[in-house]
Amino acid sequence: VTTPAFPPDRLAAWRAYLESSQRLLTRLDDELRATSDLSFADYHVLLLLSEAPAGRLRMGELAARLIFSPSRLTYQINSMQRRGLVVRESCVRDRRGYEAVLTPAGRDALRAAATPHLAWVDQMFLNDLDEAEVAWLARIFTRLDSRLRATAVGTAADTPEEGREDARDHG
Amino acid sequence: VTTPAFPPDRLAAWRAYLESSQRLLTRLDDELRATSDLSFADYHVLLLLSEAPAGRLRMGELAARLIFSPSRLTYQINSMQRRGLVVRESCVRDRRGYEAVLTPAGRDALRAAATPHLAWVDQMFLNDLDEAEVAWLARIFTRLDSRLRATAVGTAADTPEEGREDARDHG
DNA sequence: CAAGATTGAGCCATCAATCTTT
DNA sequence: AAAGATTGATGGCTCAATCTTG
Repeated sequence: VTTPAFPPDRLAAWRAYLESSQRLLTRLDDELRATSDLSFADYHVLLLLSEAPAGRLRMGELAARLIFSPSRLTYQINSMQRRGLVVRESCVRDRRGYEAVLTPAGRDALRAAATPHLAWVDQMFLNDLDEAEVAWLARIFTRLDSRLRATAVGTAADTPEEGREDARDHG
Repeated sequence: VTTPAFPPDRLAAWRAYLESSQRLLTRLDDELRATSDLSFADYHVLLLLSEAPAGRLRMGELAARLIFSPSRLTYQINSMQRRGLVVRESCVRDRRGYEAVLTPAGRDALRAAATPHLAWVDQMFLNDLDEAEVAWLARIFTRLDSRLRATAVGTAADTPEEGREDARDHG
């Protein structure tokens, strides 16, 4: 392929990052499913809910943090509710909205999965990095994250509490 | 089960990496679809074929490089064949096998997509990194990739304590 | 009407079963 | 029998349309 002006070392770094990340994510999901009957999506939902006050989060907020589309989250929460990991409750403050709420069973499932999962991550990735590498990793990807947030489609880079979203000429 | 006392800075680095990578991959795919009518999977197939001798690769080899399951690749190639980007040909040396072959239209599509795609990657990620960061990125992820390859499913894998269960009762 | 969320149709991905060739 | 690849059923994800509340 013809990519004339691109510095080869940057391209090589990009491709190494891209390929190993895809491989890592795939294996992560396989490992989680094999040891805990949880997908990576399940795990991530449980993790975010467990860190939220009262173990509950608005659907939209949860979707934004997971980087899920609204309908994907609806599907995901339905599936988890069927399995007893979360329940969906109508929101009192704003009756348009719903909240996903962590159940005791969900908390147990997360607790059970977390230790082997983190051990796997450590063994597969983190443990192999020295202090300097960890620092560079954090530095590079923290900056990437702000860059991506700053250029989001309907952006307001800094809206910690509630909705952002801008529906332009859509409907 | 021993709980590994997890250093907070390592955990933070891991989560920054994980979240921004997911965000990046999502946006990458959106951007590609918007500017070229190619998904990231399409693009990756075209890229690998364009780099292969005679623009052709065995299905299994291609699947392994893309980190795709065999049936996912079959589906993907069917879709791309329908759109004229590749053709599937029976393999002469080993008649069990098939090869995916890049068409001229496929090569054109890749050429057209590559420049804006790489420009996007540069603007969103690479351009923001200095030389040292690029070097660390390549170093970290090249090593991760070999680590992941070395512990692939077929090879004598050392998984974290907690023997691998055979959980196949649920799809 | 705009925003939060869900629904339905259709596309994509996975698992197990199958077919062919070695 | 084992390896390469595809098929069919099923589950997961996206888009556009819809319903409800602000």
